[in-house]
Amino acid sequence: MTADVSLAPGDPGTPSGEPRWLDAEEQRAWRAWLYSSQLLQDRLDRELTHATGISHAYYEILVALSETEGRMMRMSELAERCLSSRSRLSHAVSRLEERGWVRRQVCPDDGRGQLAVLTDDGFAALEAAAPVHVEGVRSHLFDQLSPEQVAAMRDIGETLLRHLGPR
Amino acid sequence: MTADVSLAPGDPGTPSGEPRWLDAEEQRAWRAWLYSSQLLQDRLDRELTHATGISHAYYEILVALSETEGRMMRMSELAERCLSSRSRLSHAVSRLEERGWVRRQVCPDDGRGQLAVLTDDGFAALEAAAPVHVEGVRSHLFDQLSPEQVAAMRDIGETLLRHLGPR
DNA sequence: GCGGAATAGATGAGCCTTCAACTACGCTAG
DNA sequence: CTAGCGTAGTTGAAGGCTCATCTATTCCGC
Repeated sequence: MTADVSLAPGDPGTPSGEPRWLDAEEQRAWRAWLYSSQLLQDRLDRELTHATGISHAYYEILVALSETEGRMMRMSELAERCLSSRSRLSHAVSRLEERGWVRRQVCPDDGRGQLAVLTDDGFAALEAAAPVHVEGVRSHLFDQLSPEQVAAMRDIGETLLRHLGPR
Repeated sequence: MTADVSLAPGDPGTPSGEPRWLDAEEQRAWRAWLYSSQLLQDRLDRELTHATGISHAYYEILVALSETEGRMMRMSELAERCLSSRSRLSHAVSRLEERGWVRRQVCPDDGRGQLAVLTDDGFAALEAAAPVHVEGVRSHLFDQLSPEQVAAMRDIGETLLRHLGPR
């Protein structure tokens, strides 16, 4: 049912040298990883959005702000922390501002900079959403895996992060 | 640096019963998995798009079609195979049609149905893109992991798929 | 202190996704 | 045959993301 996929061994020698095609085992591993991560993220985002009106992307922004001293953070730092482009974050913060959950404030140390500040309403929204989110992660991820699988998941994730890097 | 994250232990007892918060280890595992899958998918999509003009989403559609008899598939089946909503697929196929890579054809067995058919131009585009995609998957995923990690990744992915299921 | 390069962030157009209709066809019971 | 329901697919509006561009500020060397 998980049907083999992608990467039909097309014409030999297209870019530079023979492509290193995936064998059947590799394709299964790649597909399983890709499908499971997409489905899990979709599911968590959907459940969170429907239950609380907060998408996972917004949730991450609120969480990041809530964890800092003073519940505020420079825009660029926040973007990096949320794996977001600056433009995307700027748009997102504007929308959160409209909801009254975040406000912008000029950065005292650097006239170019802006601080995104979590408001009390924003914090309250986060507090309401957190239990929904954690229950999703638990039921769809941790409840499904053995402790060994969780350890392996973390190991694999951290290995990949060293390559893909924080940058 | 991977800083602990999300799920600030907010107010006790918000929805029904005390939320099953994540401990520090679980948060690290969750973060590593989330970040690595997001970064990897972003990276692959970006590289493929820039090198070939084909996003990963479009690529998946072309691959799915290329693997069938007659290079054609019912819209709904294709949507399911690509983890896409019907609406999303319908829009995407319209755009692929504009590029001349896919065409629609009424399904002979069912007057309601449509078949998406991969054109020769579409197949050629896929052939050109495949080596780029496979090289990305290899260099950013398989080259980074040991055989044991690959086996574990597949095992974890398949376990999660059984839960998230093709439903 | 002044000119140029670099950095921080905002903005708008265009594409993509989602959601809620909406159309069209098929299936079944009377 | 036909009414009503379910299924297949499309459509358009609204929101979100990307990319290129633009403004404002700081940093650096002289």
